[in-house]
Amino acid sequence: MRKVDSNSYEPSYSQVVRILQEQIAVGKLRPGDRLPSESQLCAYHGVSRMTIRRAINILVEQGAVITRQGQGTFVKPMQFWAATFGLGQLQNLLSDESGIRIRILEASIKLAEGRVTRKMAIKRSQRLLFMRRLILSRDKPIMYHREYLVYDPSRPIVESELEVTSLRGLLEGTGNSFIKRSVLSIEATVLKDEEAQLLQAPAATAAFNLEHLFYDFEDRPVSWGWFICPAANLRFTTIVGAHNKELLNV
Amino acid sequence: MRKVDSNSYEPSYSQVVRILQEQIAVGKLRPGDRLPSESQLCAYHGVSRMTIRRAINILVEQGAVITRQGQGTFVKPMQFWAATFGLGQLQNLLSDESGIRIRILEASIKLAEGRVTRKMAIKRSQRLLFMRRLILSRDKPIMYHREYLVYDPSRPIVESELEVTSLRGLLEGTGNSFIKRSVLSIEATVLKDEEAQLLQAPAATAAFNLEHLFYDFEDRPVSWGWFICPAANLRFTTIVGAHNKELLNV
DNA sequence: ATTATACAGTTGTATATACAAGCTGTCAAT
DNA sequence: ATTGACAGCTTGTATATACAACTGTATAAT
Repeated sequence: MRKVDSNSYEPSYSQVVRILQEQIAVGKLRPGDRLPSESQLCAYHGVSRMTIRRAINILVEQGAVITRQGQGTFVKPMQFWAATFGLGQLQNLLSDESGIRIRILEASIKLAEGRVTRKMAIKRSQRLLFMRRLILSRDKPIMYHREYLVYDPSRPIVESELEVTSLRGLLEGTGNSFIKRSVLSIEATVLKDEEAQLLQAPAATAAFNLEHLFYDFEDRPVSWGWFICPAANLRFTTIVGAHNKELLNV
Repeated sequence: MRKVDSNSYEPSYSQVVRILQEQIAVGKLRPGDRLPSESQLCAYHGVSRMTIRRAINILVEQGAVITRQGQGTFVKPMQFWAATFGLGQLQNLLSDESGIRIRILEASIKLAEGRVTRKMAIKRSQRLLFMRRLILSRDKPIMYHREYLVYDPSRPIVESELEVTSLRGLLEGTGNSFIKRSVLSIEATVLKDEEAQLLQAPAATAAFNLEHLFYDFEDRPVSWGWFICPAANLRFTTIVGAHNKELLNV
């Protein structure tokens, strides 16, 4: 059984994390099993208790183990519901070196009415900038984007939105400091005729609808829109349970 | 500005986390801003540096701040790509008190061939248990499930799978100790005629397809299947960026 | 037999300390 | 003007210590 090597460049706590992860992954430690107590791990690895605790805390936040005061630390069984899907897959699709281009189909001023006023909590006839964009990869359309932006001279409009290429701020993942938070929502949908035509897909194709609602630092909505992405271009995958890092690159 | 109250029942480190979170949420600390240094926070709150560090580490893992050795700790801008969607929403749909019942439509032995052999990495003509199930909520079908299970006396088959109601193991979230890991994948799809009929939905309705592949502790696939869930029944929502807890219950 | 009590072992919180590692500006030497 | 050394700041790692809170078991008193 491996021990911590204090001469390694890798910090001790990190080594402990890896060693325990490994023992779980290979099944030496099974779900429900109790880990050695902190003091036992101290003695075995020759490090202090704080170092062991640090390692165990990392495993706790990773969801690999659970601690129960007075009892010990236990290996968690695989929890189906613990699975999470990230937008990283979308990012790969977009920030690829695959020559992303954005074609603006429309940019017009509209007056708020109906759903928009409710969603964005604004007055009727508030002026809105409505945009329709097509995102192309190697000159093939892969996503269609529609968006309402508040158009109020008193509010500084998110700069990146107004660039010609636009969306760059989002796509490059630099993080936008004008937006405090955003509510995202994913639905399954079927391409409407207009969408299918723009995306050069057969009518009635399955697609994801990623809705976004951005808020500024005064908690006012500044942007509401959707990305429509045909199913063929996108798939969300994740691994849950004990696994080695290598599996993640699949 | 609030300070840590050492008489509170809430641990100091937790109080520090909340105070900093709050300052970020209300915009007192903006993306890119540098937090007070650890020693400054120590002095201000009257706690030790380790306590401050513990709090900051929690914020780091939450993605709210980022630390740069030698420079300081900075508030992270909202990162669109950091969004993650959990299966919790599915769990709500199912573990609801909404009278979930499972109707088994088919349970038959088949011989492996085609896609199944590749996906599950098994020999052709391996015996498989094929199941089709309909998940009902208040007697209304909400999901359709198809699954292949390895059927080999030498391998202990996941018990919960063979219960009459089945899927209970998954649905109740107790965690299954026979399964080490699972690969999950979400696609957008369109209901086929058979599916639409079973789910009492119009043909060509949009739906999610949640594919799962379960592995045992010897890293052998034991189950491959899909949940088909009409879009009307399911939507994945998440909040990214600085926000108060209350928002999460929407 | 039942109920308290005490004890040993566990994780949780908090502190004080020391040194390593990284960044930035200042100041002196060139 | 450029370079180099250094001081002073930051976060990162690691240890030793103390006590609190909780759990289970064994023991003693009833």
